[in-house]
Amino acid sequence: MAYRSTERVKARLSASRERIIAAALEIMAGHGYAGCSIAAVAERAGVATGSVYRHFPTKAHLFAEVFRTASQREVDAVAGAAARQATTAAQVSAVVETFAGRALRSPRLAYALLAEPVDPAVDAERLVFRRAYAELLAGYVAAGMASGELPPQDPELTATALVGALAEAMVGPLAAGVAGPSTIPNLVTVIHRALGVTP
Amino acid sequence: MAYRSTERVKARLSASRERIIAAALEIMAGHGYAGCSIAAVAERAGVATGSVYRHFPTKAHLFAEVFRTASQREVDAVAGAAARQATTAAQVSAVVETFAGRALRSPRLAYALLAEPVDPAVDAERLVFRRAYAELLAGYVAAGMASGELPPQDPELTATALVGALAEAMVGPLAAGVAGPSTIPNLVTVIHRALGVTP
DNA sequence: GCAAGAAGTGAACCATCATTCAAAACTTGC
DNA sequence: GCAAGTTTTGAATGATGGTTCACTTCTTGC
Repeated sequence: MAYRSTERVKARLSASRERIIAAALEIMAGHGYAGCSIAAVAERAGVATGSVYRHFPTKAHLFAEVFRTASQREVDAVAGAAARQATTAAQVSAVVETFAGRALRSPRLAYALLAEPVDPAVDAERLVFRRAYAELLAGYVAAGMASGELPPQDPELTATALVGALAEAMVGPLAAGVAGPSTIPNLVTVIHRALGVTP
Repeated sequence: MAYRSTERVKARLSASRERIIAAALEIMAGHGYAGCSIAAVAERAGVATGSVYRHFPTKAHLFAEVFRTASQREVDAVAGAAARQATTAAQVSAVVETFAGRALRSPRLAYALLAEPVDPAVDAERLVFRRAYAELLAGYVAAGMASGELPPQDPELTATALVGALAEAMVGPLAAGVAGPSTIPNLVTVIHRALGVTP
């Protein structure tokens, strides 16, 4: 037994893995999923194509993780912003503003995460992403109902519908390239009304 | 000049073209876009694979047309149902009920049209489909504002958001396979609130 | 019936990449 | 330095399925 991987090597492996994920994310944010061949990712990460397969069994696995990483970052940002608010109305405003603001600031990435055609196995990860938002929102809706701030409703359904509304409202502008300054406030208003926030 | 295509031949060509589109649609409704190879479509239409290319330059062109056909049918059904109503509230109810009812009755097709991963060129057609719904809704929203039935708002944005809400609310049930009997009425309620329909 | 042209055929072709793998380079403990 | 094992490499492989094309079959006008 003359060799046994040591901490230093493990750290390098792990760093390599991270670089691959980062490279994939960068290419996705720059050229969309379409531009993400394994060869391109490997080159950007500074490794050989074959090395990618030491870390991920298939391309789908790699991109599932890329999606998961990027999505988690988004959800965390939104959840963090919402958590700082006290009322349901303010929490929902924070969700919408954070979600939309970030999407408009990184349109290419947002498009890739929300709507770009991807491998079916990766698409599944997108559902998880959307569900995470829905569950975040559903929590606030349920709390709002409990406190009497919102009328009785099915929190899951409302939350799902709102996630769809948010995503769709972003994809349009992202494709068209422009969103007026009133887009976000108007969206907040619509969504407040949908929830039944008393004005 | 010994040959010049005649009416009879033109009719046969056209019939062939229609059969190809119909076959593609049937396979899509049965097995999703994933199961739609040109070979499978050709076989179902009763022609050779090469013949498909007499009618469509590429697979993407064929399926763009398939999507267009199917989408138009959906939009027409929804528009027809809404047109029979007098108030904005009733028109919007008709849109939601017709859209959702049809989707739940043909879940596989609905999933393919709404959310299944497809070729990017075909995906573009999906945007047209969604935009058609959005424009239909925007018209009713604008009319409702004009009549005072709805509060002031950006009809385009509201309509876009509602299309997203509808689609998202359908994709979950379509994937899971079930939608409770209260899904549609609840969805109508949420959307009425979003629009600001006075109860 | 025949020539000219159009439509139909389907097996072969080919481009694209994800994936593999044999060899090379590197690590480790002694 | 060496043996044993691990990681890296990147060109070759291979699967998929859209697309082509040389050939056959059909249609038309005379």
